[in-house]
Amino acid sequence: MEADRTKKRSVAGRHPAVTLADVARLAKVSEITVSRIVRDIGPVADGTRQRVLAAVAETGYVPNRVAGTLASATSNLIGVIIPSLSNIVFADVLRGIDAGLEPSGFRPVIGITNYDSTVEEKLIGSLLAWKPAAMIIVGFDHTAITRRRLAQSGIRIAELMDIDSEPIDLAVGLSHRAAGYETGRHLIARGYRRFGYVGHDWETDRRARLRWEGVLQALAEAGLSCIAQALFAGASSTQAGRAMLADLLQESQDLDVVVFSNDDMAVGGVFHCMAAGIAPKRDLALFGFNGLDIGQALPTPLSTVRSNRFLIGKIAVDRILSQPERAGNPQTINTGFEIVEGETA
Amino acid sequence: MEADRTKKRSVAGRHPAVTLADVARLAKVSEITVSRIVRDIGPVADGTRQRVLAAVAETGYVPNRVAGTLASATSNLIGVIIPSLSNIVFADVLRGIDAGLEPSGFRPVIGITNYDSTVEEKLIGSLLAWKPAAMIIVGFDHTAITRRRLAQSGIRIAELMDIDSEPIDLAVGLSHRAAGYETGRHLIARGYRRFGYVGHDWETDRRARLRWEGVLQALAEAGLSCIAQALFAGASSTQAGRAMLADLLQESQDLDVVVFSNDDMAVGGVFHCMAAGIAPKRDLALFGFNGLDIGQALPTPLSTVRSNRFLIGKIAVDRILSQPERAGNPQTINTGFEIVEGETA
DNA sequence: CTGTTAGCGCTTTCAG
DNA sequence: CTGAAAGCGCTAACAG
Repeated sequence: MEADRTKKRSVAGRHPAVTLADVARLAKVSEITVSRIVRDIGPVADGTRQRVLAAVAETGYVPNRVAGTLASATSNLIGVIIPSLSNIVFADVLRGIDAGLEPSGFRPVIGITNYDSTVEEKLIGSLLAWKPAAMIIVGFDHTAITRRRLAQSGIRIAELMDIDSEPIDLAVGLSHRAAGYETGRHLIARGYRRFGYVGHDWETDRRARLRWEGVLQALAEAGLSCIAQALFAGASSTQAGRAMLADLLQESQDLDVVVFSNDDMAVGGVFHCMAAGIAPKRDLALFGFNGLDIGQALPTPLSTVRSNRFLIGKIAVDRILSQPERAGNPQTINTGFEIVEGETA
Repeated sequence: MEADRTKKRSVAGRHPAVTLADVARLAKVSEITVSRIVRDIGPVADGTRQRVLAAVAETGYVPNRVAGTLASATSNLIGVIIPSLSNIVFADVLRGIDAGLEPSGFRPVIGITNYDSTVEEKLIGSLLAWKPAAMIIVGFDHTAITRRRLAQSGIRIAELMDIDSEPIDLAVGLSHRAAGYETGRHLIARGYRRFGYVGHDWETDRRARLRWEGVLQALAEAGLSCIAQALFAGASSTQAGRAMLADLLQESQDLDVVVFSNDDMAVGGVFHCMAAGIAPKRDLALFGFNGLDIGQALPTPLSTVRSNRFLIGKIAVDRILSQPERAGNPQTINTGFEIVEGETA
C-alpha cells in the first residue's frame, strides 16, 4: 500500500499527505466534487458520493484546513486570550467557550497573558495571523495598539467578564460594580455595620476593585465606611486570604464582617477562622465572590455572589456563531449574578 | 489613506487585508524580500530592511500564517487535547504547555474530550486538519482509530501524565502505580494498619485506579488489605469526597487511615472531619494525591503526593520543540513525584 | 449533478 | 544581496 509517488516532504517528512487530488483520481471524479462531498454541500448523486466516500476511507484522507481557509477566506479558528489558568474562574470561561464551540467544529486557539498587557498585545498579533473567525478576550484593559488592531480586524470581538465599559464590539459579563453594591446592601440589611476588607492586587484585577467600589458606595449611602483593610500584593489565593485575614484581625478586633475580593481569598479566611477558633458568622461574618464549588463544600458554606463564568463563555460563543458579522454598534450582554446566602454571613 | 484598490472581500468583509504584495509595492522591492525581512532570515541590506520595515509599519501589515503554513508546510500550531478543565490538574498541564510554547511563537489549539474517547477521536481529526507541528494528549486511553491516526500523522505525539504504558512516540509523566505503592509504604511505615479508600469513577480516571492498585500492592506485601471502600460514580470533587467519607465511616468505624483518589476528594474528607468533630490524624488519618494548593492551605495541611503537572506540560513542549522529529523508538520521561508529609497522616 | 479555471498569500527553489 | 517562477491544497465562480 506504500505509494511510491515522488512528491515533496510533508510537514514531518513522512508519507506525502493524501490530498483531494489523490482521492479524486481514485474515485475518478474531479477535485471539486470530492471537496463538495467532504464538506457535505451542494447536490451530489448518491452513487458518486458512495464512490468518493470509499476512496476517502481507503486513502485515509484528512482535509487540510490550512489550504481550505486560504482558499475560502473563512477559518474555523477562534482566538481566545485569557489572563491566567491558575484562577479557576478563567478555566470556567474557557470551558464555556469550548462547550459553545464543540458542536460547530470551530476550535479555540488560546493565549495566556499572565495579566500583562504587553504580552496580550503580542498575542493579538500572533493569533490574528491565523485569521480567526472571531476573537474572545477578557476585560477591557488593553493597550491602545491592541484595541486598534482588534477594532480594525473586522472580525467579531467579544470582551468577557465585565460590562462596566464600552466594548469594541461585544461585551458579555456582569457589572462588578453592581455586584459589589448589592453585596454591600445585602450585608447592611443583615445588620452588619463594622466592615473590613481583604483584597489582592488591584492593578491586575480591575474587576475586584470595581466590586469593592460598589460595596463602598452602598456603605456610604448607609452612612457607613470601611474600618480596616488588608491588601495582598499579588494574585488571589487561599493562602493569601488566610494570611491577610490574620493580619487584619491583629490590627482591629472590632469588625463584624469582612468582605473578600473573591472566593479564593474568602476560603482562606474561613480556614484562618477554623484554625483560630473563630466561628464564622457568629463571631465574624465572611463574604466572598464567585460562588466556587470549594466555598460551597466548606463545613460552613461560604456566603458569596455567584458569577456565571461558564455561561459567559458559552453565550459569547453562541452569539458570535449566530451573528458572525458585527452589528452597527457595540452590544452588551448582561449575564447577571446571584447572592448566595451561605452560612458565613 | 483608504486605498480604493478593487480586491475581494476579506474574511469579515472589511478592508481587504494588507498583503506582502502591498508592502512590497510600497517599499519597491519584491515580495520575497519582504518575506525574508519579516521572518528575519537570509542576508538583507540594511537600507532595504529599513525601507521595508517602514512600509510594514505604514500599512499595518499582519503576516498571514495560513498562507505561510500552506506554502512552507510547517505550522506553528500545537494540537492539545485534554479530558477536562474542571479539574485543575489539567489546567496546570495546560499552563505548563503554554509556558513552554510562549517564547517560541507556537500557539496551542485545544480540544476538550470530557473523558469521552469518541469525542477525542473526532477532535483528533479536526486538529490534525490544521497540520499542527505536534500533538499533545493526555493518557493512553485512546480508540484504535485515534492511535493509528496519531501514529500515521508523522508529527510528534506526546502522551502526558502517565508513564505506565508504551507511548506512540513520547510519554511525559509519572508512574501512578509507583506513586500509589510509595503511598502505601509510607503509610504503613507510619504505623497505619486499618486502611479505607474513598474514590471516584475509575472508568474515566484510569490513573486513579493505577494508584490504588499500587497502594494495594504495598498493603499485600505487608500482609494487609483494604477494610472498606466507597466509590463515587462520577468525577472527583470536594463535595463527593465529603459525602463518600461520611458514607464510609457509617459502615466501618474502625479505620485508622483513609486514602483518597485525589486531593479534591481528600479535601472534602477533611471538611467532613471538621464538620463531624473528627480530628485529622489523631482520630483518622487522611491521604490525598496531587499536592494542590487548596490542600496545603487547610488548617491541617493535607498529607499527599505532589505530582508535577506544570512541569509535565512544560517538559513535553520543551522536548517537542528541541526535537521536532520523532526518534527511532518511543521515549518516556519520568517527572517523578514527592510525598508531602502534611498534617493529616 | 459535475467539471474547468483561476486564484487565496505566502515560501521554496534556482538564478542572477 | 535580490528577484522570477512555480506551486502548497483547496474552494469560489462560473459553465455545462
